Amino acid sequence: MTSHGRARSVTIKDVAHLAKVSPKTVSNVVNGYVHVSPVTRKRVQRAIQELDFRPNRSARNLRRGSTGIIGVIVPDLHMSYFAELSHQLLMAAEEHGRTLLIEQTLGDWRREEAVIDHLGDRFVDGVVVTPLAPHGSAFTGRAGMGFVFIGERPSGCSADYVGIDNVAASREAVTHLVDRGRRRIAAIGLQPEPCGGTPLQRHTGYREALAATGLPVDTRLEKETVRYHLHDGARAMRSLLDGPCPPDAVFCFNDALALGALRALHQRGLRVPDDVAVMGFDDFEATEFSTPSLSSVASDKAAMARGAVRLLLERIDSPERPAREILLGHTLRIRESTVGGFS
Amino acid sequence: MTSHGRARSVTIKDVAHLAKVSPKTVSNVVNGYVHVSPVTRKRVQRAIQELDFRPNRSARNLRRGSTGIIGVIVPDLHMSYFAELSHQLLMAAEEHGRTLLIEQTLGDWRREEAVIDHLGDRFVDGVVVTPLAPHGSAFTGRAGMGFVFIGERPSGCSADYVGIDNVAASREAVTHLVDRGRRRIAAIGLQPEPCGGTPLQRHTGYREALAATGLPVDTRLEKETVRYHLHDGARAMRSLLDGPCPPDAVFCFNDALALGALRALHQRGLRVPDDVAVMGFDDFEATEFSTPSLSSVASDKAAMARGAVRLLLERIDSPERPAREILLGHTLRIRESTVGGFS
DNA sequence: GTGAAAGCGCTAACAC
DNA sequence: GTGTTAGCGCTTTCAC
Repeated sequence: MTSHGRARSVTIKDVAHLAKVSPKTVSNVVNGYVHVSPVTRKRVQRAIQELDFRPNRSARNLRRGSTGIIGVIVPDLHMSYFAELSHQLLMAAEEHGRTLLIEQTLGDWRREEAVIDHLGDRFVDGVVVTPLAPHGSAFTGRAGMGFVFIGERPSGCSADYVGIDNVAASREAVTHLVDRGRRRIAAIGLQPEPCGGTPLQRHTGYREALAATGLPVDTRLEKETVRYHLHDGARAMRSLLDGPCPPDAVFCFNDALALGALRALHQRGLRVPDDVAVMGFDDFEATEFSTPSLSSVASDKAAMARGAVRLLLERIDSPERPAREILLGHTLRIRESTVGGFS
Repeated sequence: MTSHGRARSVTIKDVAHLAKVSPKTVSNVVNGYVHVSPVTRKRVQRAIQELDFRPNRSARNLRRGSTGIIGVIVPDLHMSYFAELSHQLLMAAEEHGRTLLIEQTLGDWRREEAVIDHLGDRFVDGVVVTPLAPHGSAFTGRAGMGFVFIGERPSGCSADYVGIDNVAASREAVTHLVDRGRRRIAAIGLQPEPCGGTPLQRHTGYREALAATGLPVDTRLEKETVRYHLHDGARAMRSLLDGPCPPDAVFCFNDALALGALRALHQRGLRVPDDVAVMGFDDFEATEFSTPSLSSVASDKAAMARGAVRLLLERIDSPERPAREILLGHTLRIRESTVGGFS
């Protein structure tokens, strides 16, 4: 391992010179081109090793017109759901020899647009997006680049999409609560009106389950939250408990809200699930370890990530292909927070 | 917003042609060079807008010899600590107009080396690393690139580093437990022998606290874990409870272990902190919302991230500068798991 | 199977 | 202030 100064990096020419071949041949070897005689290949490989040559990726990217980099846009990396998803995306991208470039929108759609714009300089081959506020304007503009959406689909434009049936999943979750004898089932995580997307779908599933089981809708049991963080869940739960008609169950639109709700219930001295049952959504890793453990709706995030990457690579390959959708299954994971145990 | 086909992307030449100036002038405008007459600048800007020109970053990177991209190497993005840290690093990088490229080692040091190797192709300007297994071999080899270490410092080579005083922090944490009257204080999170680094430092702090307060060392109270996940903590806790001398407190080397321990204690019907007090490390966001809430050692992750990025940029700027270290303060966050409440 | 030459799109020198 | 020229390091025709 010869230690060169940082004066000039080793180029293909240097290798070619040392191996007494042309640059083209070195390139062939580096890129695993088949038609190279074994003896030449060996010589080139030795020279590469000798000089510790590593092809300059910027040059390659420029020449090839693509970078092998996939952009990922998530609201916030430190929310469990997006951390898990990004993790899975990293693995999925690696399976295809791609690199990931993760950007955060922080739930601000001006930032979302800025980020997309930033990615528009032919620096990523395509983008996987988990939009927070689902308004597709920013994406439709950048028709030149491949986009795949996970979880949330932008309204308006048709696009490649991977997700689950949120309405059905929510319906099942709430039906489970009804089956356990709950009658005053609250919902936490609604979003202010103009917003559609996942929150709306989960709300719809909630309402459908109530309707199907003959339970009345009570809007005082439906709580909006600003975000989907732990403290939003706790605050909403407290507000429900302080309200005119405390619930005997809550369906939270994600697990962070649910974990926050658990905390609030514990602080008020209420027992879960005896006094109030709690159902989450997304099946965070932490749900198995909360006290009590949290029932939740699980989706296969690894499959989602793989699907998204596959869809994106197809899209990059054939930009004109009609949009496709992958709808994955979901599973209700029943734990202590809805069926007892020994809380 | 004219929609061009994807035949050929718009180049600087096209803009120059339309604006009737030279490519150089366009470049000057794009890069905010000052010495451009206002009227020319306007004309160029209009042309840029007209053609929706966006400079090709691969070309720019090649020419400039740097990419503005900072590599980040973490063990696993879906472990809370690294998710939070990556989040902070993204923000810190953005402050300096840099982009982040995150890679995972999955705690495997063969992968760690592969990842570092992968980043060696002049594609990132420098790298921020949170090594899991701290053996610096892989880094010392790549002297050509700037490295900054967070939390864990590689043994052997001196390098830029940002971290906290783990020994002192651990000592304080354990001393707090002693002050609360605990006498059989266990430790969870030791690593197998050849490993130094953070686990060793936290263990050292633990031992120092025992020594300072005259408590005996009992190796049966010191538990190794394979990883630092929730279930590792739960398993270690169960093993302690099944052991010959159940503890009245545990000091866990990170919060995931501690949350797992909480869960195991709850399952055994033990009360926290009445029967067993639990102390964590890292101050995850979730610690405030667990039942009971978890005492932990907090470090300023945002400051860490900013420090790391700053150090790295300095290093890139002057590669020969002697290595620097930033040691940040820490805070003991006392919550219910060590001092009561109404568990 | 291998070499020669051209050029990806941009910016750094240097002229004017 | 602005234009001209050259070249970053690679891959890709096309010969041979």
